Amino acid sequence: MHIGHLAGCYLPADIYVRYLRSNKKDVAFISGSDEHGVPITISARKEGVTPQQIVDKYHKIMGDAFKEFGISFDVYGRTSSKIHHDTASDFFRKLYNQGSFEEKETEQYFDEQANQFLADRYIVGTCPVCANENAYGDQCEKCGTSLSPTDLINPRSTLSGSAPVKRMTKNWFLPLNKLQPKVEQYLSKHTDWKSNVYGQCKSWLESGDGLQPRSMTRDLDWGIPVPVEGAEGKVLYVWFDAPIGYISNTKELFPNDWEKWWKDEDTRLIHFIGKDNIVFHCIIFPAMLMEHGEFITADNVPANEFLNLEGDKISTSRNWAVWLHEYLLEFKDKQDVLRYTLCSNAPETKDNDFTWKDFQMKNNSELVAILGNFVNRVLVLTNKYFDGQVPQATECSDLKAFLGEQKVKVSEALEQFKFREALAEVMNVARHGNKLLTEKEPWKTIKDNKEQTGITLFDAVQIIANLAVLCEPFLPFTAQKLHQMLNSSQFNWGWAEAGNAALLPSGHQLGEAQLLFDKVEDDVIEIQIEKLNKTRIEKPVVQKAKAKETEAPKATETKVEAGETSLITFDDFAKLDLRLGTILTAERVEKADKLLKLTVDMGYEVRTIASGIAQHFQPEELPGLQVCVVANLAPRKIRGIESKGMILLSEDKEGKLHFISPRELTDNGSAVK
RNA sequence: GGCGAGGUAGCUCAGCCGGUUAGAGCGCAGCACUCAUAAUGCUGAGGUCGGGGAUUCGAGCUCCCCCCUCGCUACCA
Repeated sequence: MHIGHLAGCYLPADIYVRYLRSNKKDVAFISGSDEHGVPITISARKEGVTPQQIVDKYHKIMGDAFKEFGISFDVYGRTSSKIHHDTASDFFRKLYNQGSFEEKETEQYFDEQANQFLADRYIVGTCPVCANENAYGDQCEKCGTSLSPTDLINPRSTLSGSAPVKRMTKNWFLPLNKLQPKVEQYLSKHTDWKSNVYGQCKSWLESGDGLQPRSMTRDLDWGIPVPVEGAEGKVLYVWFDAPIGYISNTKELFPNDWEKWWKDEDTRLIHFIGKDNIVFHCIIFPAMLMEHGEFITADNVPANEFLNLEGDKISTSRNWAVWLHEYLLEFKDKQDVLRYTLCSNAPETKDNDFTWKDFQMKNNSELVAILGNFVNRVLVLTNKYFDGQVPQATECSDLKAFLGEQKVKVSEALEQFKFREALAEVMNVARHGNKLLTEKEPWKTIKDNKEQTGITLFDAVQIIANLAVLCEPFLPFTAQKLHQMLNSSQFNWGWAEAGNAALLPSGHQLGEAQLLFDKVEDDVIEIQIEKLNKTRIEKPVVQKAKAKETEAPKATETKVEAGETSLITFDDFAKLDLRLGTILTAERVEKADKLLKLTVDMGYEVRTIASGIAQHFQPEELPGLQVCVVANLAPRKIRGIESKGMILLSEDKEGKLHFISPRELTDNGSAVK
């Protein structure tokens, strides 16, 4: 769990829920651990424990971190629970029985020694780009290149070390192509969704051939067994079972009346997620729910974009992250500072950057200087002049109007999921307080007009009382401190009380003053930056790295070829017909970034070859070059071009390509042996 | 290449159906104040709104072309 997770979904969700609770709305805040991802089984193997032990450990760690940061789930369940297994199985069975699925056979990599199918992550081999010998089937961790298992040189199974072979297997697919009209209709009712979310969905629906059938089962041994006959050794696709977890966890929370949360048209279901989950929450899960028929679908999915860290993508595997459990140790009792920073800089409309310098700035010049300082000024003055009692005065109508306006602004922003704006309006209340003090100068009026001083401080105290209510969704720990300082916990104020400029009665004894926030000094920030720089040196952060770090495994429907053994016989080699040829012409291929269409003089004929080198060479520089060609490669149609043969090139460490050419020009068509 | 989301002051972002001198917070500069964690308040400097063209009486906002960032996707035999 790192700051990206918090900023992306848990924090906004918590703020929204706390706001609703403060408004006395009937709300349930449901979440849980998704425990069936393939990475879990890999960690388990690495550590020599069972997947269950791994998820037990992380479920506890994550649950604790959430609690520490004040993420106020009503239930934090887990997908390894019995209730979830039952719920997800029932869900699958219903779809299965009513014929919602299509049965399909596909080829998957299989480990004959371990006797099981392999997820991409279970296949390692040599990276074709950087020669790292331990690249995974979905990504090379060293250079960041995104791969598919077939890209690997000498692929081998991490289970047994043997070379995997392809094998046919049966799985059940959700025909999303057929459900597309339903999904489109669903989306058409929600054109008010955030543009990044709505646009993303349209992109899925409209690009290419639209939605494709997706397998809802996998050949793995960790997960929920597929509850139908003939499905031994198969489990539910983690993205099938994970969202059903929301239902399971609701059942866990409300064993008796969970249904009203999922089957009542008046219930508003809202998913708070990161942008990597949009397709699952806005398309696949709704499709599943509609196909099932008994459940409501999400009313809104205010997904956030990504949070970067000091200019680079957050990466778990590269340890480029600020971990919540470490933050808690190094910034003790500063949960609200992080909540504030992440909320005021949340990636609401586009990817955003978290920097420690920013964190320090927000703490020092906003939380300390504006909010903390205002509260402290008022408490100090009231203690000094009025023995810590709320002075005699009546409600100020101007102040009441102002507080009322602010309350509306905060409320409206929150209801539109504009958390940054909402928080800024809360801070404006504190700013107003500072202005009040500066203008009324109670430290001056006390000399000859104690009554006026009392009026000023009465108003100032009421502002703090309002702040205690308004900041609670964002800064719950601060709100609690404010209540201690105001000695106001017993009043149990909710949102309804905000906007009242006479919340605390004259004569009310305030509690003890304490500082809300401390300054964060430069050296503290430097330590954090230093810490990150160290990981940058140890594990360089690759700029172009494609972070494939979603919990769920990548879809493994991709057709895969048989793995090769590392040694070949001379006969194998002799099958190759390698020849020299001279490039005559070269031109770009329309609508393809990487392709060049070449004509090559082979001596005995001129042939057309398509080659994926457009990003390395300009077409003009190629004619006249003599190159090595695999002449007897089966022809293949690429982007409408009949390609006959393949040009050989070497690729260096930087990924740069070099032609394999003879030292002296030779006859075209000469054999290479 | 296709689709989607962005590109607005040093930084982080607002800017509704196009309407007069483009806004906020932070940072920066100056002034004021001293109750306060040298905190606060006021004032100010700072932008040819990614570039070019078009429509319009008028465009940050509409249309076309191009560039850059992010995501998905196609292409690599």
